[in-house]
Amino acid sequence: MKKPAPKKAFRLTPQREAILRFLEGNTSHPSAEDIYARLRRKFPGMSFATVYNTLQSLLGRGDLIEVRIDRGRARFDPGLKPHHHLLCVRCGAITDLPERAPVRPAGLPRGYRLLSSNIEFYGICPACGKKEGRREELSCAKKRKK
Amino acid sequence: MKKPAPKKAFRLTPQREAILRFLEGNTSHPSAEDIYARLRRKFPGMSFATVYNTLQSLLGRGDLIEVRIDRGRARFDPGLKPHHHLLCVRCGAITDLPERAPVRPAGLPRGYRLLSSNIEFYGICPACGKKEGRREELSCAKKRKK
DNA sequence: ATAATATTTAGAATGATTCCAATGTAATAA
DNA sequence: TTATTACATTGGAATCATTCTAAATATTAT
Repeated sequence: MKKPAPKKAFRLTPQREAILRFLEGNTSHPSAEDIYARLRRKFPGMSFATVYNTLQSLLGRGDLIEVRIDRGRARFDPGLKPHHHLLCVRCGAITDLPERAPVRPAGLPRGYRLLSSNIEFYGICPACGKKEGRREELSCAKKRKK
Repeated sequence: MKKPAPKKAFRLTPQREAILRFLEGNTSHPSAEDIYARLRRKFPGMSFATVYNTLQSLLGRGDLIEVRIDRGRARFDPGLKPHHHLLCVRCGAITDLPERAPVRPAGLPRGYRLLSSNIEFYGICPACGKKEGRREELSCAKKRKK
C-alpha cells in the first residue's frame, strides 16, 4: 500500500559534521546566519546554501527543531527532550524551559489529528531589565543582534 | 521621572476604518496580503504600505495580535480574550482554541519579567486528513494557500 | 572505469516586510 | 480664512531571510 520509501542516503560530509558538532548540546538557539558565521572559520569557502540544505536534512531526520519564536529569522535547537522557550524581547536571548507535562489542547475539534505543540513565553531577561528603567511596551521586538 | 509620553494621535481614516471592520470578529487569521486583497475592492488605489502601517498601529494599540504560527507570513487576529492556536500543516487553516487557564512557565529564571505567552498546536484538520491517506511527515509545511 | 546519486557552491530569484521621499489631508493656531 | 503642523497615504525602492538553479564535485554502486 505504502510506497517502499525512497530512502535517500544522508552523507556525513565534513561540513555537515562540523554543523552537527556545533549544534550538539548548543543551547544558544543559533540562526542560520549564526551557524554560517561560525562555520566559515573552518570552511572559508562554504556556501550559505549548504547551511540551509543541512538544516533541512537534519530537520527531516528529526535531529533538529526549528524554533520560530524570534520574529523574522528561524532559530535552531538540537531536539533533545520536549521543552518550551522563553524569548527576551529586548536582546533576543532564548532560554529553554522544562516541559511541565505533555500539552493537550482543550477543545480540539473532532477528527483533528494533533502532531505537536509548543509554548512560547515572552519577557525581559534580568540583564535587560536592569539596563533599562522599568518601562512597559510589550508590542514589538524590533531590535535584533547585529 | 517618565517622559510625558509623546502621545501621537491615531486618526481613523476611511482605509483604517475598513481594515478595522474587516478584522472585527474575523477568526480567519488573515495575512497582510489577505487584508490587502480584500480592501482593494473598496479602495482600488490603496497601497500595501498602508496595510502594514495600519497593522503596526493597531498592534501598538493592542487592538490586534500578530500570530506567527504560519511559517513565512504573519497572520493577524483581533485580540479578544487570550486563546491558543491550532495550525493545519496541510492547508494552513488556523483554528482558535480556548485558553484552559493562564499559562505559567515552570522554571522561570529569577529576575525574568514575564510579558506574555502562547501555545501553538500543529496538526492535520479533518478535511485534509480525509483527502490524503494516513501518512506521517510532520516535518514541513511547504504548501501555502495560493 | 562508468554510471547513478548525493552534495557543494555562487549567485539569482522569491516573498514578506520595511523604508523613503513626495504628496495629500485633517486639525489646530493665528 | 489661511497658515501651520501633524499624521496618513502612496508607489517604488530597499532589505532580509530563505529558496532555487545550474554547474562542478564527490561518493557509492555496478
